[in-house]
Amino acid sequence: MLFVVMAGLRERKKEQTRRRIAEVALRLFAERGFDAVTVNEIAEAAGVAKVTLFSYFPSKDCLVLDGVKDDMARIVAGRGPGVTPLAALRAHYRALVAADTEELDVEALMTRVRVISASPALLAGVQQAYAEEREELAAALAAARDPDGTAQAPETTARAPERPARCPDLAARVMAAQITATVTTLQETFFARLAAGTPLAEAGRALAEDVELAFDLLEHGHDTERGTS
Amino acid sequence: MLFVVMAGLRERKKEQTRRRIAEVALRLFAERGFDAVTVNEIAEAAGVAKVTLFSYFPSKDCLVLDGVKDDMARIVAGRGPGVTPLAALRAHYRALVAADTEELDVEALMTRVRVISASPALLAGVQQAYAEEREELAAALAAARDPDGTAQAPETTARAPERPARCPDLAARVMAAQITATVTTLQETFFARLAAGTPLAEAGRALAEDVELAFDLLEHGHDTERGTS
DNA sequence: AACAAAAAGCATACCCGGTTCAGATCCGAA
DNA sequence: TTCGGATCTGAACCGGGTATGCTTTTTGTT
Repeated sequence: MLFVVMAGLRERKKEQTRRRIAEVALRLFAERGFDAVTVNEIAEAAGVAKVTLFSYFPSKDCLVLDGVKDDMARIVAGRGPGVTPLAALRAHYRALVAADTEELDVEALMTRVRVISASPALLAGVQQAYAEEREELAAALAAARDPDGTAQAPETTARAPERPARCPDLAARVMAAQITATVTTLQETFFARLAAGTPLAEAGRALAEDVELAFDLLEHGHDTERGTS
Repeated sequence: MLFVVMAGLRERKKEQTRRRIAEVALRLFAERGFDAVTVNEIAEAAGVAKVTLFSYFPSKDCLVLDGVKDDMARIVAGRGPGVTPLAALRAHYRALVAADTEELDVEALMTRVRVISASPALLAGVQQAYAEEREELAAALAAARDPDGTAQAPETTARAPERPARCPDLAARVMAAQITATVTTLQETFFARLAAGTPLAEAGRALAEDVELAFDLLEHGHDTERGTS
């Protein structure tokens, strides 16, 4: 009963098998397209049974869309004192854009981007991931403006029938929706540029500009924007 | 070759069959849940073959999610001169909220809302519809600030290498994303209230408030919002 | 070293949404 | 009445995903 970190031969093999499945799948998808490859083929090519594959990945989508969600909720929850959620997010994405891209496996990333953007099913899956992230962010924002859940103390405000249970904080949900919509649009634009052949460095530079533009829109609103004519 | 509206016995039967299928499906879903009803059952209960059902509705989802998308792009495209897209949308939703709800089949609507909000699959479908609408709105917004495609006239601004080929108009896409995110959040909140048992009139009143709050956030940004502490 | 429990993998059969295909049926016009 | 095209239909099929019951491997213990 030792509390060693225990690389455990078992868990190492699991990790390794998982990686092998994902790599094989990505290669096949890149060759022939997501919809033209069956999970049976993937399982066979990875030397594993179909049921085993599904024990590693809950669905075919997840073979590709495994780590697409970045965790905005955590960034909001873990921000410093006195800094607004929006400022924390802006700082985070600024830093992310400025980070060195040397350590990334750019080739694999681009392959993933190409595979995803070529498949309606996967694009739908991405939208789904975005929606999930939006809900998490909404919860984090609600918690941010309500430090310790006053939600379970309705007696103190029971005498306020004019504001009947402001549901789960509409303002927080709208903010979350606008923020995730903005960030995901930035991501999509960035990946679209990459998929279209723009070199990474240039796409990164463009992204840096876009981050500022997008967060300015979030902070200051659209009232300075011209419609037309 | 008459251009009469042509009630045509045939087309009438088609319409009628379509309605019957949708009604039967909704009833079964309401009774036992979306996932617990198979399309075979629906087809049998509606007195029709499975393949016929799929000739009317392209997927099981569509039996419920048929007219969920309202057409923001059309509202933007058809707005009066001198009015911004955002103002047009705000006016539209104000009017929609203020409209009399007498003519609606409230009972059927509520059933639909309950069925949808009880099924993850259908909720995902709703997200998908939102995503589609967002893309349409993005195109409409881009067209709005670029009345007749100036895309093929870069000569006038050719001396501005600092802004290289602003891709497919990022600002329009961010605006579209923020606007659809806002409106869909309003819809979700409204339906959540209804599903939770709030009477229609009261939910309508709350929605009217929410519309103003949400569009204010869109117009003026989040910079006046407090984070916490 | 031997062993039993737990964990992982496997083959198979099954369910369900969705499609394909070759007819059967029905409507509407000539 | 008859013909052509649209519509409907049963039945087989495909692919993603699950349930079941069994073998193999890892691991901690005696």
